[in-house]
Amino acid sequence: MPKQVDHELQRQSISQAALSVIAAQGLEAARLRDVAEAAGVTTGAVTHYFDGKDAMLEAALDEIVRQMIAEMDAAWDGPTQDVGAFIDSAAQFLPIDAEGLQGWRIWFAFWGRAIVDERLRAKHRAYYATFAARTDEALRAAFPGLTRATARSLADAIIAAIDGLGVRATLEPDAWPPKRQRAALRLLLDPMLTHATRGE
Amino acid sequence: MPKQVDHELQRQSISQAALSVIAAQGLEAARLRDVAEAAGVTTGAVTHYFDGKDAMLEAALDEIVRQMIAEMDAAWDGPTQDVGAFIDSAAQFLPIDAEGLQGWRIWFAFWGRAIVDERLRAKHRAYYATFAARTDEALRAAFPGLTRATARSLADAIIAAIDGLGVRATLEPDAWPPKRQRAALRLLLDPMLTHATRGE
Amino acid sequence: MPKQVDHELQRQSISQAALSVIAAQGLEAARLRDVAEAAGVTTGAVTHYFDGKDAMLEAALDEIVRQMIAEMDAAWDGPTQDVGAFIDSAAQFLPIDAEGLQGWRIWFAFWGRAIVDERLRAKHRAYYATFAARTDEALRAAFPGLTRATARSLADAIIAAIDGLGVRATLEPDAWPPKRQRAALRLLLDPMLTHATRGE
Amino acid sequence: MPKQVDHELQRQSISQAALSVIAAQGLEAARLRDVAEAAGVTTGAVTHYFDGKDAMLEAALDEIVRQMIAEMDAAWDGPTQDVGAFIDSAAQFLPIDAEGLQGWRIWFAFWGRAIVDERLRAKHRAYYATFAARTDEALRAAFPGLTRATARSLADAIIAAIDGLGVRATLEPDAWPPKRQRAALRLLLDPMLTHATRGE
DNA sequence: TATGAATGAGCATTCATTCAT
DNA sequence: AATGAATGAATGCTCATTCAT
Repeated sequence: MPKQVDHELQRQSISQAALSVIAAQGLEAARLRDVAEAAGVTTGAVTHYFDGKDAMLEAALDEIVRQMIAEMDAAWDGPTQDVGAFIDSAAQFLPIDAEGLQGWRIWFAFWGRAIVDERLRAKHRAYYATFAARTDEALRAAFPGLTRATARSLADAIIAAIDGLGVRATLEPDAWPPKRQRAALRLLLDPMLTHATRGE
Repeated sequence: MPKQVDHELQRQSISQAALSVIAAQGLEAARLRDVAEAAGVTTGAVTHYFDGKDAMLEAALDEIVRQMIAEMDAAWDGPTQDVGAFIDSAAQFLPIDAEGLQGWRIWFAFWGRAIVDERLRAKHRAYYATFAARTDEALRAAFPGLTRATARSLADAIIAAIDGLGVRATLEPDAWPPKRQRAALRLLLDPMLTHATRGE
Repeated sequence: MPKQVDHELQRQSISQAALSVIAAQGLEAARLRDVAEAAGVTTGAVTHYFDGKDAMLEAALDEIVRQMIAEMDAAWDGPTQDVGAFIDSAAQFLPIDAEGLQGWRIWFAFWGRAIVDERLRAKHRAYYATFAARTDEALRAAFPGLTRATARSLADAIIAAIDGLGVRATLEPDAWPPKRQRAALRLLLDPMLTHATRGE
Repeated sequence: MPKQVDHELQRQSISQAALSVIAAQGLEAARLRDVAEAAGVTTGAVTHYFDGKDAMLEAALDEIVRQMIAEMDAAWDGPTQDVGAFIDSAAQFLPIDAEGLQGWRIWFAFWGRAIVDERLRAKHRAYYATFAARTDEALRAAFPGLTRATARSLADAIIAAIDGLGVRATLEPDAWPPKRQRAALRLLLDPMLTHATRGE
């Protein structure tokens, strides 16, 4: 009988290994061999589970997004009835700890490639749509008075604020400790959300 | 006497060619040959003016930043006595036209590499310091009542807002026409700046 | 299971191919492709077994020395109780046949590089130490009355005589047929050895 | 009027520069630019005076040989009526000082190339013929009783002894100080010359 | 006479991919 | 299912050579 192997588990294991390599060496320096070695398999095994390198990288991107969305769901789970609490929840998406920073580094690496890769760009579109939808839901849950249009615009703005600060904090991690990131996020979002929810 | 050649001009010409190639194909797909061809010279000439490919790419990054700072100086040059006008000026940094979008694509490509390249990271730090200083000056010129600390924090927040929206608009250019970008920027910055300058 | 390959055997096969190429074209004209072709593999296979070109060349040097030492052991194996027989044995190291000439040509090629390559120089030192030790042993076996110091000096002198004649015969193979080489070796070594062993 | 330049002087100056570069970096690492820089001119000037790189290297070889022959003439000039004095004169050709060592390093470098370069091999043949003739003359001047045939054979043997020790001392300069070189040369040549000149 | 900018063929090297086992 | 030996196309880089000035 052939060895019983859980295909999906192996794929996920290799994807995770790819993420480690990308975070450590960057996307273009990530060689198939490095990923295979990190996963404890050979290059042949990687090409066995993925249809080439690009497919493997896409799977790695899917994996990191899966993790990001899971974190997002957990973050929006808490009580966010007021503006301050809402912003505190949003701040969890910033690169405020080692794990978060690693996620951002990987996310970053894919941006550069998405510019010239239509498949990746499509994935990014889909992921941002998910992010926006989740944020929109959270907003309307926290501030029931918001109109659909306003909530949608606010969601985009919140995502932009997080991305913009994330960029800066990822490029200059030493100069942007969690405290500074949170303060900057509050400075941006507090007036906007306060103003938007004033009428309630 | 040999042919008289302006070294700096040739370097700039090749750097500019590199920028075109990077915008078109991405950073890692930019081959020395492509750049040479785009510049109308041979690969030998490129290595004659730059100490290898990495040095050439760095020069290209320097060039794009030089252009960005020049645009920035021009943008902040106009009258920005009120919040609305100030935001309109800031909106010029967004990828609202073809040229701007190309700049963002290039800027993007370097982010991914800066993560694992200390030299590039240092350059980014320096460039963000310049951006922040310029924005800070513009803020204090437009709103003299701002304290130094407030102006500095606001500058960081403004840069983050621009970066965050720029990321989104560069990844999804079709979904983010200039109008939507400007609206999102206003939504983020207007409450913040209005609140910060209220006391004046 | 992958194809079973004897690493060491493959390395030796490629090293041997490298030696052929070096003998035919010289050291600096020996391209990786030529070696690969001579070994019946591709350049990729060569870099698979050796860590670059220099490592391959070093392995080739090791291989030729291995062969030289094996020949040396065989040469000193015969009966060498008198000066004439001893010199006849030593003469076997001269480029007196096609195989020997090829070995000298290769040995030559590495001398020129050893001058500026510390690794190669170290290898040469080690090899000459081996040659000297082997010759020293053979001397004391043939002429038991020799003191250690005398035997060591004689060994150096014998090696120098062989090297000096080898140089000449390798550069001017047509003018130095085996007979002339042997005569010159005898002219040099016979008086020295006769004088050194006279007291016995 | 054009600048007056002594062609032959410039050629010699560049050849000398080439020798310095070869001694320092080896023959194959000697680039045209290095030689030009060492001579204080540009690459264009080098190709102006020599018909390409190989021609320049040949000129450098001619130059070193010219110097070697001049030294040889000076060495054989002294009184060499007895065997000891003759060997002392011969010892001057060994790499016993910095200048001599540099000459040997260069001489070495050309050996490796001469193997596969017919032009260089022809030059070597001619040079060795000159060396042999000079040594032959010196022998017959010092020991008038020698027959022509004997003197010629002894000259070859002497040259071989010098070459063999020169090889060793050039490859292992630290282990072969002048004293050791001279002792080895005496060990080889004294019995041979004493025996050959006994009948007088 | 001399410059040095520019060429472009040639090189080692890298690495995703293939496939016999 | 998994190995890893071998491939070979692609790339950056070197450097002798050319030539307009």
